[in-house]
Amino acid sequence: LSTWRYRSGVASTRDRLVNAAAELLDQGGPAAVTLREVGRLAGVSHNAPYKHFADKEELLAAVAAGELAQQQGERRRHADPAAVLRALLLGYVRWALRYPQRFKLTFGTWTTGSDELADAATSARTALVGAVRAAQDVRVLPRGDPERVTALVLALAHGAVDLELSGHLAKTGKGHADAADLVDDLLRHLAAARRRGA
Amino acid sequence: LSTWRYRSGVASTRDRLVNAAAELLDQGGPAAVTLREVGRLAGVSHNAPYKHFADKEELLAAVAAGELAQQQGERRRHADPAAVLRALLLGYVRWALRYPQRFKLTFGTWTTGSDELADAATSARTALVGAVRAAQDVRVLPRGDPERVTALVLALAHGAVDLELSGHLAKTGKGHADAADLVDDLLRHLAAARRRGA
DNA sequence: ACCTGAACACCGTTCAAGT
DNA sequence: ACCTGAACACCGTTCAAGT
Repeated sequence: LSTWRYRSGVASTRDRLVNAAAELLDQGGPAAVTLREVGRLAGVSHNAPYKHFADKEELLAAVAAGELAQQQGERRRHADPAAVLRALLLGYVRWALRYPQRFKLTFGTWTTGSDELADAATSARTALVGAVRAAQDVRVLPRGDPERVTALVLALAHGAVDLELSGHLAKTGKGHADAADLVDDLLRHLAAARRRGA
Repeated sequence: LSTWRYRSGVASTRDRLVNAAAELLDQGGPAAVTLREVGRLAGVSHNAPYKHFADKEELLAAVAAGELAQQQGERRRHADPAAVLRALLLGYVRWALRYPQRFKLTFGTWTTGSDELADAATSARTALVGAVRAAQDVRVLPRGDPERVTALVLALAHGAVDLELSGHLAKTGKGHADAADLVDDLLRHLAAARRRGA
């Protein structure tokens, strides 16, 4: 499990390398993640990473996969399907705003065909599809293919966070809305549209 | 005007540097934009850029500002406000999918306090706000602060494009929807919700 | 005012060698 | 199996100097 690396007292070199990379990423962005500094933080030489990862990109992919896997455990128990969906989306928003660098890394473009990363991504969305389907059943979301409606709400949460992080969301006046506000706006509009079918 | 640099036969060194940077960005991503290669493409030495830009980031900011300025001229004349809004959003999607690297650069996080870039960004959104207001007037969009509704539709278009570019949009099955599909889905849902107020 | 060429400190990656 | 240290080719940036 990915979270193991935070709990155990003895961490493997590989885990220490991944943790060091994530810390450097948080502190100084992608430019701060140099293999030399990663090695220093992990207590090994600057090219020890090459014994665990093919190259720097594969190390970063391991960081991203860990983030996706952790995202998974955030599920809660609500009686109300609408509240479940809202909690999932707002959890996504909160995570992205709190760890912007990990968010940008995780949802960036990957040339690495890492299976670990792809699997983590699809299984992360599966939970969201389930919540969308349940919300459709109680008619707080419009009809239609659940995967497609999931893509809609995920795209909005993702875009809202990205715009807020890059400062492209109006911060002033009464038009002000942060990413969490926009998620609520969308859910409200979708609930209002629910009975009209297409 | 920013597009001048494409039309004139005699281009200043500054313009040639910006064009060279944009071309390298398209071809090989941010990593391919080295000042040495930029200089070579522009026919100057590898540190001539420092006479026109404070550093590499300011050169990239000039590329981004040029993209935003060009985005501006895409306005069309439609009788139908809904068609105007849709054309603006789909134009944004088309541009982003065609020039993914410029899109990522332009909407990335800027530490540079470049006024040129900030002004271009706000004036680009002003056109969108106008289209949203017109669509609200003919009741194809819900009521509410136009800037906030603009943020909603922009966030969706932005997020849908970003997810499609990073391969996080389901490509298979009947749940398949690309970024343009999601824009249409949102506009349809918002039109259906129009009469319910909040 | 604009440009050049050498130089500096840094980086990712490779390789021979060690245990 | 895992790690080290030297080395290579590259990068952004600075600086003294040229016109």
